[in-house]
Amino acid sequence: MNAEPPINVSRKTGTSLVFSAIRQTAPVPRIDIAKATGLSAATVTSVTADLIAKGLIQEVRVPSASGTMKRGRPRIDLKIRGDAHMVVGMQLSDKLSTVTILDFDGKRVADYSSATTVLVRTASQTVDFLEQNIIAALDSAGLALSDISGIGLGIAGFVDVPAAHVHWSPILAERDVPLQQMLRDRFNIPTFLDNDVNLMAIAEQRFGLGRNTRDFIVVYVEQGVGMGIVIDGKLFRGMHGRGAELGHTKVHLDGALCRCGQRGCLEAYVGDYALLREANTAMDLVAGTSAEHQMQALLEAAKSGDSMAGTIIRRAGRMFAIGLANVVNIFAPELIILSGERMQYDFMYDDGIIEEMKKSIVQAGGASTEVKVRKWGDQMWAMGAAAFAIDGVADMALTDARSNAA
Amino acid sequence: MNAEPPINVSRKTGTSLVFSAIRQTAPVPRIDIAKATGLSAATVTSVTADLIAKGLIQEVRVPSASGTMKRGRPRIDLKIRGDAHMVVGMQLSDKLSTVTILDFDGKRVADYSSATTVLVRTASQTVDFLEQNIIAALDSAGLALSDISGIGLGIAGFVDVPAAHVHWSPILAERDVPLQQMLRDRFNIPTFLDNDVNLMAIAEQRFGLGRNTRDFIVVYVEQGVGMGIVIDGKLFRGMHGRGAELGHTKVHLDGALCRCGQRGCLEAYVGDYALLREANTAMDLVAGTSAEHQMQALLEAAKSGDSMAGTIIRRAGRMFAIGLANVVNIFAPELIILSGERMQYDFMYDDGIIEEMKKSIVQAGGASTEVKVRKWGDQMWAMGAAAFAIDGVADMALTDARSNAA
DNA sequence: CAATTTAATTTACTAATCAAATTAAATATT
DNA sequence: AATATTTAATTTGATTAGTAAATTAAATTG
Repeated sequence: MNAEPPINVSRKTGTSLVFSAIRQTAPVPRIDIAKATGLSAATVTSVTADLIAKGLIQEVRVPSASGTMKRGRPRIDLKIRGDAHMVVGMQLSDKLSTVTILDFDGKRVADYSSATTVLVRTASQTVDFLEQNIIAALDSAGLALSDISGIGLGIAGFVDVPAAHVHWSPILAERDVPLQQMLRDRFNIPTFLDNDVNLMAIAEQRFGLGRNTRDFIVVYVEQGVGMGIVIDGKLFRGMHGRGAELGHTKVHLDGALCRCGQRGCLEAYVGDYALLREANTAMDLVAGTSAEHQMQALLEAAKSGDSMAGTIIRRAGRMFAIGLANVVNIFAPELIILSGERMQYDFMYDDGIIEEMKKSIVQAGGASTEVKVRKWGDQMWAMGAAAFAIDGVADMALTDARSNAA
Repeated sequence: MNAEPPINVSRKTGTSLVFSAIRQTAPVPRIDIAKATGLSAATVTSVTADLIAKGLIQEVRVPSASGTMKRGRPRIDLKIRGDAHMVVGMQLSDKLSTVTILDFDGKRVADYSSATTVLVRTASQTVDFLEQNIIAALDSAGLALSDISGIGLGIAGFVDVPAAHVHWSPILAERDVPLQQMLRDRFNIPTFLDNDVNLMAIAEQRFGLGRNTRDFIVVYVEQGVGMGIVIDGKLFRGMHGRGAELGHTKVHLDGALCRCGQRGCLEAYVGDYALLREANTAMDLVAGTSAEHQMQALLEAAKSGDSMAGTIIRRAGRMFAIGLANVVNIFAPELIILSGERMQYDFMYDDGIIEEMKKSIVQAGGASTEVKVRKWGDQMWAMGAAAFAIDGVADMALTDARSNAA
């Protein structure tokens, strides 16, 4: 009952409204910004003048296509000024480290990725490894660390974003690692850390299939099943970043054993290891090769009509449909984005599965949840991390802009 | 790409920040409002003076208990002025119609409830029936319709709140009924309509176990299994009010048949009809009596040690634990509130079930979701509807207050 | 080349908000 | 009892964000 710690200042200033309107809909003329934000044209003029002066946005010197007005003064589109800042986005898994460098407008400046075979690193080894990769990425583009305004990092596991540390990650030796601060200390650059699937959702929101959608969910299937939840345009993470564990929701009482030790988890039916476990029981895959190779063999076998492989894949598909239906029944989002390496195999996430899912959701007529598939591109991981960094840098730039109103 | 319809003006004015701070934490002195909202003390003084002049809040003439300062000028608490407005809250089910009248500060002024045996009514019959009940409630308190500033109504089914109509309800003969507008037309009083479990969540948020909790979920079990989701202090409804269908999430592939026609739905294991279906297969309940009586007989039998009844209840409990665990795995809310008539029977939602649930959630250490039980009180339904009406009336009062700044 | 149309800007004003100084109302100290 | 101290609330004087209305800009139409 005393000393309330958190301050509840959600008062939006016109400047940030305008800036985020431009980020969402650029290129966009001033008049449309006024309509979208509810601000007057006069305010938009003065705020945009300010943002231009600060170098954060710029006019597009090509007649605006929007509105297709025949007469009258032409609209001048505005967009984020890419040159304003550059950010690094990174994702680290037990197989791959990907780094991407984006400008403030989200344009790709450089990419770098390196394979790794190390499964687990200590926090400080991780920082070292990330540093090597950042340096390599910068070098490849002829850039220096001083050119970078922010670093975003996505990592698998439980990340407590407000507390800015990693509770637990499969690729970290320790628990409760203040990784964000460690990176800030190393590079002396603002750093932003989140769970990798959350950042995937941000990538879809900013650059991908989730543009212009306020409520959507990204479901990512590979070794496990992850989920990123965007509600009201904002990422929902749950308490201490422990929500969105779709892979461990139960779809069968006392069902298949999951690597988490529990039974009936969705990922115990659809995760890579679950499929391989079945395949290795009843089929003769190329034993001894890597899990990825075996997965590929299984999927190819199913594709070419092998009936045992078909059975395995089909049951996984049905279970996946149930998991998706549960998501739809709970969230009724406008959109679900399916993502993960396996999405390359059309036949696995095809209309059959969508149909099966539709049979498992509450029927209420009217508009229904749309399902889109992200055919895989590894770079989305790092793109999400970079987008997150852009968000953070933008916030800082706007706050600064307000505090030192020259 | 033209004529964006929705305007995105979420700019919060100081007045509404202060007002909602008072609603959340009243009684509260000005200095704490300043801290909570981030506004300066000067602004709080002028804004509260305005609200007092408009009759929406008042000073509490008892020395504030908060802070327990030994010296200095004493704090003067502020609270919502109950006399400012009165609202009606109603819930309608196939058994009961409950009406409650609250003042602006949430104080109970009158209650009325009437049993009904009519399962389905047309929209206009429904409006007539509601009118009778409102009039009866008003009469019992010596009030007139003209004393009422808002009406809230909760109804089972799919309610599209932005579109202000009922897509489908088990107690309405038609589909897509603009019930809110029909009530407004009848009474000429601002009316607010939502799904009943959503309003239950609002009741818990305003008056109950969810005060001071930004993210929590209400799970309601009776005939079916309903859910109300509060995220970031706001009700989450899903697209067209079709989310939160916990009862029809699947917990077993090809499982028990649900009355929705699908298999493996949670409510096909824990809903009243699911339990009775089993009980009537293997036990000798007092046949021919009402479902409620049979349920009570079943629960009493289990309580007094009947082993068959125990088996039935125990399996339902395990399934319920899985359903709850799925909610925790997806949302990781601070709090889950269990609600419904059955909660009277402690033994049914006891530590055993909570334990079972904890065994089914992802273990990540640290603070975990708290589970609280709402021992039943029918009036919560109507309280939620009334709270929703208070929200609506408050919004209107603040908007008016701003537009006619005398 | 006027008349028209739409976008953007300028101007003059209003309302919201704040920092700093002041006043109010209590307790503590002497 | 008088004075100092402490904390809350208010007043004062300024700044800033925002607006409506008038004006200017840049195009098309006839």
